[in-house]
Amino acid sequence: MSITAEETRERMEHFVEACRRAGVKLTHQRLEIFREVARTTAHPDAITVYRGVRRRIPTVSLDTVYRALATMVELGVLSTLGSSREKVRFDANTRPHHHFVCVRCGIIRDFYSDSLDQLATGEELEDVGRVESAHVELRGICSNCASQAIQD
Amino acid sequence: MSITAEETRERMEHFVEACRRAGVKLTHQRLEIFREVARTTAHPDAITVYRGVRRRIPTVSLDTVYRALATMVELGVLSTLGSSREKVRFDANTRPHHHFVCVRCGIIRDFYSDSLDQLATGEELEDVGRVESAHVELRGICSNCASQAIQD
DNA sequence: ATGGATGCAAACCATTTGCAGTGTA
DNA sequence: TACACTGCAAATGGTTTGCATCCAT
Repeated sequence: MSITAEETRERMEHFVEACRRAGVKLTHQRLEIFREVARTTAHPDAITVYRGVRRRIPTVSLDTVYRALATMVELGVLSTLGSSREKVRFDANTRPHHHFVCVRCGIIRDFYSDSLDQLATGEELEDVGRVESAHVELRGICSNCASQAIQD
Repeated sequence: MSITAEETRERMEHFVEACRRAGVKLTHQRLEIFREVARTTAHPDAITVYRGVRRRIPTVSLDTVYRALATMVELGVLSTLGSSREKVRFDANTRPHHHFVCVRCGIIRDFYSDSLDQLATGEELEDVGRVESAHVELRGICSNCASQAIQD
């Protein structure tokens, strides 16, 4: 669940450095909020981070945690898990397929790939567990947006 | 964006068949709600489905759309896009990696895979767009839960 | 000192639920 | 006819925002 103190320290330095470079203020709250995510591999959600930080800073507010986490994602020192944060979307395509999401226009296109369908058989995962299904989401610029790039 | 009338019809039959088999009632609303998802490749969200259906059934309510979509996902005739629908989770691991989600205990473990990291170079995608990043989420039973399977 | 950051409370938005009335099998 | 399904309205839960105050630079 937790990582080495050494690696946590590296991540903290990385964070401090990124704030300096971006001109983002290094507040007590932000330091503790980042530390709370950096010290574990548990991929905590906002509430969990909030509860952890509150042990050290009893007056933090949940919205500060939200704002700080968003800032850190922008800085590139944190990432969000799972697919793009949005409402649920539905799909009536029952053939095995995967999704390409255009980061510019948001369109989601199905594509088919035998090699991706075979993911469940990967050997890297022997010690992790038995894979039942694979969800692959590739992000990039769709060909349509790419051909309109001149207009930007 | 839209698919052939023929394929839409096939999907509708598939749906009707699945309802019969499961003893789920075939209401006017459910038919139109399914049709709305089945007729397109646009992966609509609940509100979009609702607005589409309302053109044909002006009295449908949004919660009926939600309930019907959930039923269809259970029936296996629809799937939801993206990763497991949950709150946002944060990750301070900046090395390229992927996620294994245990469907039993919910734990999310990082794993590393060169072959998955290379996904961006796939040729299947030439006509779709240029891939910038790959997000892979594998679901299954983690080794820890698997070894406790006796207790169930 | 000063503009960005915080805390509070209230707003928002997607989704869910209780309940009484309705329609399918 | 009976029981699942629908529609309405209100609740829920995660996340966001307006604003006055505060603090890192």
